[in-house]
Amino acid sequence: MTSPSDSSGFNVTSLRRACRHCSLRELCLPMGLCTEDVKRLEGIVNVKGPLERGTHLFREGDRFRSIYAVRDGAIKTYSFDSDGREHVHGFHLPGELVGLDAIYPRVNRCNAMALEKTSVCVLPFTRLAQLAQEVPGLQNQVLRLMSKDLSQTSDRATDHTAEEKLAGFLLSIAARMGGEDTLVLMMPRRDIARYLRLATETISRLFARFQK
Amino acid sequence: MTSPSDSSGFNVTSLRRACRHCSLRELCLPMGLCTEDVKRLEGIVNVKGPLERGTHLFREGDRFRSIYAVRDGAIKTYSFDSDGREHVHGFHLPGELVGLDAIYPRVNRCNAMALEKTSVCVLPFTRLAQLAQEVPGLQNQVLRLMSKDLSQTSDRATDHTAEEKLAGFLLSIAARMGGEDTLVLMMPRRDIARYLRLATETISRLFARFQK
DNA sequence: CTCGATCATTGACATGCATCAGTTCAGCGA
DNA sequence: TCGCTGAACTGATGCATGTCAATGATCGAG
Repeated sequence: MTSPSDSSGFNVTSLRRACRHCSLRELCLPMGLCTEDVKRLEGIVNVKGPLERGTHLFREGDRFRSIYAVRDGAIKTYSFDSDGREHVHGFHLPGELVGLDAIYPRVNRCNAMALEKTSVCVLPFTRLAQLAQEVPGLQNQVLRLMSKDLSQTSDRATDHTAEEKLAGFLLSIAARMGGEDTLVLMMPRRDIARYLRLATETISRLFARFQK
Repeated sequence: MTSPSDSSGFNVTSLRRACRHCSLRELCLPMGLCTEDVKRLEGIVNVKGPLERGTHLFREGDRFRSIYAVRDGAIKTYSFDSDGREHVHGFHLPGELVGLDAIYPRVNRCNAMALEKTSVCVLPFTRLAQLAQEVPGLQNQVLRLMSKDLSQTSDRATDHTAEEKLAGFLLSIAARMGGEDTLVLMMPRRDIARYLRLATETISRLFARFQK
């Protein structure tokens, strides 16, 4: 597909899509890479989207091929246990990676759904691993981001009461959204509840208490 | 330090300590590596221990330098929350890595203590990352093992009742110990409770029920 | 052996949260 | 406009698990 702007020798779309002009480059994989290496990374990245709210990026059982970086919007990852109860594994905001837990089993262990209009960068894993082999800064950044996910799960575990869990969740979302003082929650109460392992009603009651 | 066996040109200790003769090589970092690459890995590994029960491998706040692979024994990682309550992050059995969560913050976020007489392989992280840069199989294995830790945390989250949590825990330990039908728990009830976020008394009552 | 310390077990009681049920409200298509 | 549907909220109730307390069991030190 070509657009009129191609004739000018300047493709706005591909420029906007380039990692080196992405506003998320300091959060995402290009962090700390030199211009040359960022260009090589761009060479293996495809942009996908926008995905409409409610559509899936991948599903449980899909063969693992790629990891994804959220550009815009939000993704929730979730699965169902043997009793058919939904569990939300996590929420992924712009700059964050999705699908790292599938590297080991080589199969996606959860579903990934857009919570709002969302676009992502697709990073084919084999090619990413090859490039990380050649670019030390990229390997380091992948290791850093995976390690960060590991630390976050243990951080979350320190909250015990429902109130602490929700407070911790809101603080985490606020910090990751970049410290704006108005916090917009893009997910329904139900998803928050299933992430924190609480009942939806409990979340509702806590919000009522927090207002005061 | 030299031993009499050095004079024979054959050092039994260093041979036993070599990755290529380690019984854990199929679980640990050398998995899938060729003999040549395993030798290079051995070049950066130091064996430490045995650590006596109750002694620490590292402590919260220590600067991150190395990750560790358990050779023999068992390690628990834990920390204290703001109320002074202990949280056990995990138990690490032979072949498993400890310290991966410290790569991102560059500081250890938990304490690591031997639950019994334990020896570990010390893997200086900078050198490991350098070697992984040159040895694709090593990079892949590091990524696989980190991804496995990520999957395990979400697996654990599917258990809701205390009974399911404990059952899941026992199955996990049994599988990781290599499927012997006699399961020896090396950690006190207290640690199991603090890992599963239950009261010690609850663990006790569940064990009583499981007997029947 | 005895003392002290730690761990495990068991009982009685308290409570935080899940569950169930009902109401309100907003969005949306017919 | 009218229902229909799903989400949020609120109240009543029950239960699983935490908390507190007491008793044994084990073990190492002296």
